[in-house]
Amino acid sequence: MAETLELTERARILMKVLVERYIEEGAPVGSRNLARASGLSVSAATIRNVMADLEEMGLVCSPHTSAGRVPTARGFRFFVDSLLEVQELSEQEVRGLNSRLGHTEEIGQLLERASSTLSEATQMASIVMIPRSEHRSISQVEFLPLSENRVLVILILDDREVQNRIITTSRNYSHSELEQAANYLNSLLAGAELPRVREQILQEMGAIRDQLDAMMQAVLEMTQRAIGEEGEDKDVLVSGESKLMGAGELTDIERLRQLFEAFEEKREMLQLLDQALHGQGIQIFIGKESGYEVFDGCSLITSTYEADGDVMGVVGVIGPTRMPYQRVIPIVDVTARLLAAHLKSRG
Amino acid sequence: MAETLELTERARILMKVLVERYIEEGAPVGSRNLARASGLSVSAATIRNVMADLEEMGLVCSPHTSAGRVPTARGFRFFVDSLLEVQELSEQEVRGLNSRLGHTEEIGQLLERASSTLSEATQMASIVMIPRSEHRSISQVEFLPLSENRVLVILILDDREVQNRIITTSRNYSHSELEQAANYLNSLLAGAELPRVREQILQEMGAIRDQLDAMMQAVLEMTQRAIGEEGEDKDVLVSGESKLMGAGELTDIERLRQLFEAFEEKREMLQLLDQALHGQGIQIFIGKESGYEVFDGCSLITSTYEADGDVMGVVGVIGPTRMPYQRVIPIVDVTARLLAAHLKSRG
DNA sequence: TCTAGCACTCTCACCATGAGAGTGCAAAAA
DNA sequence: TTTTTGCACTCTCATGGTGAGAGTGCTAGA
Repeated sequence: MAETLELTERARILMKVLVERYIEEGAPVGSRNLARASGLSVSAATIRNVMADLEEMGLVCSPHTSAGRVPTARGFRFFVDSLLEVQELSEQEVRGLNSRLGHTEEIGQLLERASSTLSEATQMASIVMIPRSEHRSISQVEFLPLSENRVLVILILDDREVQNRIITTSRNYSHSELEQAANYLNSLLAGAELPRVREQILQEMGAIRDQLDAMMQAVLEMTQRAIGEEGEDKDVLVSGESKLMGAGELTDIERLRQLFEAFEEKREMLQLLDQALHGQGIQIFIGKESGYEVFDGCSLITSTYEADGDVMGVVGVIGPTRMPYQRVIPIVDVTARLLAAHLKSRG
Repeated sequence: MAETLELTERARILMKVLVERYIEEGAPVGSRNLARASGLSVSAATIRNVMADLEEMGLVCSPHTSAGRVPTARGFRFFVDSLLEVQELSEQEVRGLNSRLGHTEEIGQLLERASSTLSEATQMASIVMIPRSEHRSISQVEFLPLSENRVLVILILDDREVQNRIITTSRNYSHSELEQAANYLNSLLAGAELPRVREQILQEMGAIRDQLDAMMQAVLEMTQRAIGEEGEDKDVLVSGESKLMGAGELTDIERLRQLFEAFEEKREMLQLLDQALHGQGIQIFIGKESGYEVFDGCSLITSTYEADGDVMGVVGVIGPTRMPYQRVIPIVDVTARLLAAHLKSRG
């Protein structure tokens, strides 16, 4: 992916300055301008020659004959891969981010904070993918009887996250019956990860069928249902969408509408974040590189975050391709690390 | 509020046709056009006279000297109050809405469905205010010990909705201690509504302080915390926002951005919905009537929904002021009723 | 009270025009 | 060979004029 292009040092410098200027100004930058800004003591004509080369390589283009040059998607890609110098955050900035994350027991709330922190700090939209169920382990199961054959199933995951679901059963179970069932399940499942739990429950259902224990059978079934029905649509948080409107080149209302639809649908987002999840660390998607038309004109900067050595999820921001990468990248990076630290310190 | 204006029958008809046409076409409608569309056998010149009257009353205005007339906010208000004839939904349509609501035990999910149903059916943004905590009663409290001085507090409200919160305590409590505490609390609180619960807990804390029962003290405190910390920001759902982009007159990107910010903030939304909540039944806010600048150019149609005779919350849609009221109003109305029916059938 | 006629106004699309910015190329300079 | 200078050329954008179209207000007449 990271292509190495043969470029003279001068061309590299010019390319770098050009992209930086374009990011700042948002307008095509011409040779005269570039000559002054680059600090090279060469004339505009020389620059024009270099620009012609860069154009041939597909790194820049001009919107029309007599405008300056604008980086192409490929140009941006080359820029972030080979030219970009990120600004490290000051300690104060890091502390600022950290304090916005705050302290909270609940993982959901923590991730929401991470999301709003990111969108505030970058002034762009942020996305947070919440930990994938596969990596979580069950630490406790409880049943509470409600009225009318309904039972509240409580799953405690990773000893910190709580999920509950109300299910309807075929008959009433007493408090003690349910307690007994819970004890049984807890001894069976303690510490196991969700995929293994599913498997184990299926096994157990087979075994118990022979013993004709209808009660246990029902309990297993309800646990299965509680685990299975997990809301898949709740896997990604988006916030600060409105900050994208009118930012950078995102000014066409119809395209914006499609982008926002994608946020609402979340399906495409999820697939994209899945790619990021497998890529480990910081990743940058520029424009349509991601494979989705709607993200044309946008860039996505993501970072995975981990807890106890395992990759748990992905955080990131999405903004116009013309975004201040050198600022945004470290913010995403640091936020992911801080998030990981928060997750760890409680585990 | 509902002002009665002295208008001739002819003026009423013309006003009605004008608004309807404007809603359809989105362009100022001229006297010639109106003469044909109204079905009245009068000339355009006569219509012009009537228009001049309507303009004087502030019901219509022309964007410039020689354009047709456009309804003002006040004109729309008059239209919906006195001229509008809503189309009843066909039975098939009602069934369609109902099936989209689906069946679900969880109230949160039901409300989400209501929200997406509304925005799908109207092709506008929908808002749903979830039941206010004040009207809910506690039916059960449970405590589960987790590791490291942390306790999971489970509140079951109205015997169907579940809230949980993890809190950290000063020492470890055993399972049986917590069970005892839960029993005590349950006998104390069963069926009481939240405000009374808060009050009662405070009383009890006073009484117990004398007995120096540190354990009970802590339990009360944690329950208090669990009830108190209730996420106020989770009180309103918005969906289908993207449908507003470019719809009707909502085409200015900066104004759209502010509108979307309001959706994200939710604070203003909440205040507005609070007004709707006290108004009972269907309510219509046109443009800035609501008192919020951001909603200029938008209309909000809301309906309260109830369960067992009590008003629980508000559902509604928000769209351009130029919206097909005769279709949208019954959709909101019916959806609110269906929602109420779902809530009741399970209570 | 309503209608017909008419002058008037305003928008919008269209075109031409000129300034400004930037290019590409060729010839001269380094 | 590389860089610079000079110059013709192109394209955008803002400006202003023009004419068609739509609609109005007003006045006089039915």
